[in-house]
Amino acid sequence: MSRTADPVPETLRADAKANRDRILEVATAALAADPDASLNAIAKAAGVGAGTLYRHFPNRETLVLGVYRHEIDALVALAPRLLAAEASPLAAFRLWCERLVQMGKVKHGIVDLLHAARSDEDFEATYWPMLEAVRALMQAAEAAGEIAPGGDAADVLILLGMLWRVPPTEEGEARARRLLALMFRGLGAA
Amino acid sequence: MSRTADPVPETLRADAKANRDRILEVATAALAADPDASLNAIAKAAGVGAGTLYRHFPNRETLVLGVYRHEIDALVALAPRLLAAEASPLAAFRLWCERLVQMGKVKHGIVDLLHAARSDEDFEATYWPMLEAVRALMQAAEAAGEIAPGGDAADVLILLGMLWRVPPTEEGEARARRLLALMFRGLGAA
DNA sequence: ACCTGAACACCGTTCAAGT
DNA sequence: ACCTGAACACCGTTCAAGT
Repeated sequence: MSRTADPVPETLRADAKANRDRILEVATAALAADPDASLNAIAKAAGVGAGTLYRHFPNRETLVLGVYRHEIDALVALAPRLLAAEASPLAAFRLWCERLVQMGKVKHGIVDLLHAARSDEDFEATYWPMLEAVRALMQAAEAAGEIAPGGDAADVLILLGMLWRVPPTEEGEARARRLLALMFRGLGAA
Repeated sequence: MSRTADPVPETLRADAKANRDRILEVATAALAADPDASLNAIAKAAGVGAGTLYRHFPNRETLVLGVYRHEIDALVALAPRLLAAEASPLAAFRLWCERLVQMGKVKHGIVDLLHAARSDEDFEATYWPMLEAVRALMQAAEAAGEIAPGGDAADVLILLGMLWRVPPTEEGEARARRLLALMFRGLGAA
């Protein structure tokens, strides 16, 4: 039951779809440059009225979700592929975590999504698949006796979300590596 | 060399000091109720002009720092006392971390201070002593052979800061305990 | 010295009026 | 149906004018 609720309406009027796409395009660039970019500024840069932006994305979180949707989906899809391709489940697990951390290093926006347990609906819609991906990786590694049993996938996701906070400097990279290693040792990995 | 730079001017005109104290008092309550409370609102509640607040605390961070100064100082002072009183350095280290997490559970404001490596001056002034406290605890535990050598104090501080993000619900408490246990296992504790 | 509070440019959000 | 953009209440921050 991998319920990936799709917040994008099936049918959209042509102009509406064009607006939506342009907003996302502009927002991607704007949020990458400044995670706190104002919604009004994004609307203006996209050449639409403020109301139009709010029609498509009722709040900031929804917009951020829209922007990173593709990347998140790709990450979720990567988990089973790594499990199939890598030599061991633990190797797959490690690789997946590194990918996630790298991704977050560039895009600062998703961090907050991983942090709090918001009960928002379309938050759940992206959080769920991520959680399932981690769960699959952990269960495989656990079954192979490579990590200790009883680990919690949500805990891991919180730890990974935190790694996105480290700055993309050389020192930050080293810190991320150390913390990732600490996490795996904490999970009982060899 | 425990340089605890004191941002509070030595001598202050009586009315200025009274204002400063009342701002801090009001801010403590306001920020506890809502971590995003507006500075204008705090100034008004304290019965001072907006400019007065900005004179004493030029930005939000400085105000937050001022509010939690006492608690942070107490925490820093607690480390050597625990090391002296507890049966083992590791026990002291664990207790100190639990105290810090509990403290953060109530006051959401300090979280961000622990997260990024800002080069702000009065940020350093509070960050440094905290780092030293953790370092002392870790070195003692390391010398006693209770944790693996080579652990990084800043890493630990980041992990602890993250624990403040978990909600103060029953589920959150359980998660904080699990993550703390994971951290100590990751550090090589028995 | 220190304080006040109006003023500035901006924010998120809404909603009548248009097509 | 969808869009526009003026309007609202608010934000952080500044600064002339007061004591």
